[in-house]
Amino acid sequence: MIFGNLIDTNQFDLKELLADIQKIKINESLAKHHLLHREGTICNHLFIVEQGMVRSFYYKDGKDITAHFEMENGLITAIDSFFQRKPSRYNIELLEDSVIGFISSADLANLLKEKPHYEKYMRMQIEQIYIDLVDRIENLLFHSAKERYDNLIANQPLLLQRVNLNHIASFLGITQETLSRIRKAP
Amino acid sequence: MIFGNLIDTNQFDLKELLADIQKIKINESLAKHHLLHREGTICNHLFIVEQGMVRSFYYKDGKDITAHFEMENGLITAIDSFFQRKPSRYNIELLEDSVIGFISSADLANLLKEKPHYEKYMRMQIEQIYIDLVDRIENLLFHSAKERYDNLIANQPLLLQRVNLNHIASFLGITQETLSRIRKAP
DNA sequence: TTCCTTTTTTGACAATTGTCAATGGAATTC
DNA sequence: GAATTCCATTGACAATTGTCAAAAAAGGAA
Repeated sequence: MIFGNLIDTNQFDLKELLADIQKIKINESLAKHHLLHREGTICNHLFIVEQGMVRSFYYKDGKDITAHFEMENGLITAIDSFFQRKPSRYNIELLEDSVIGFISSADLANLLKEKPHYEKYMRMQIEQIYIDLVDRIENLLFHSAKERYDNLIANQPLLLQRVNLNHIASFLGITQETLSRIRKAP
Repeated sequence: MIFGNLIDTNQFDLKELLADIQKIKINESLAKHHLLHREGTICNHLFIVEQGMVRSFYYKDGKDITAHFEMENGLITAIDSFFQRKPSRYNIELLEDSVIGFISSADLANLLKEKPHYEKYMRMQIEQIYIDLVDRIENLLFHSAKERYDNLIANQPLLLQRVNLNHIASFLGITQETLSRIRKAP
């Protein structure tokens, strides 16, 4: 998801929001493999990928499953934890050396309390995430592994150059072997 | 999704919201097969199922695919349209004679304008929908057709008594034939 | 470079699910 | 209650994807 991609009738408010976000954001350079968030803990930050590549993942029957990728300008957090303040099932990891913007949930909550009309943008943001997820469900339900892979490279061609295939495979819901064969096929 | 299931630190606000919702809601009794919303149009209502059973569905390669079921106390709308005011891909249909509460998007927008702190509940509502969807994705990715079916009857046992199996099958992402064989199996 | 680790590919086989065609049964309508 | 439509099951076969084991290729560290 990307802040500022929102369509709004009130561009003033949106600009003001983005400026206010800048004020509470802290950037940090971090190395590949760094964990921004660890499962079982409550996630207290919204992360903005200023530079680099990040994924969220979790373990299912001992297997590492990628739930989501984000790169430049993307927003990411442990969505099951950040808003509801519950321990998360997700880990968030850097796949490259990256520059990450941290927004603490406390600062964001204060901002929303101070300016409740910003809730609207939070809602819109989540609506967008929701719509992306619906696409993903349809993709899983109605497309073969090959079609899902083709969709991915059509929509996110950069991903393949920057991310290991085992992560791509788990993201697509297939085994690494199947992905390998799909890529080989004519 | 169900309004009023929200966890909140400020029960006063939530009660007030529910009362305000009551004021803008209009109930209507409608017969089985009635379409609450038709694809290609913009959905101007949030529907509350007071009594009965409702599904949203769409057509994929000519096949009727159920996206969602709602029964008593559930909220349903064309989620791709209601908030973003775009033509929807979904239809919403009554599977039984039902009593449906209509909340117009204009009335809701006015309410949110008048009391912007309600945006928070809209956001929470959508977060809940999001979390349900994530569950559904995981279910599709990591469970066999039989496991998905077993999960469904464990979580929504009433559904089977009230809904045709072809709708259940498309909701689970399998063919009717496969569902039939799963049900037969020991 | 050379070694070591990680990532990717390949092969053989099994399990799951889909497709198409036909049949059986239940519910609805006239 | 007979006819019609809708819904559900079954059979035979094909296609897709998974599993397990091994080999090859690529990438990093010393």
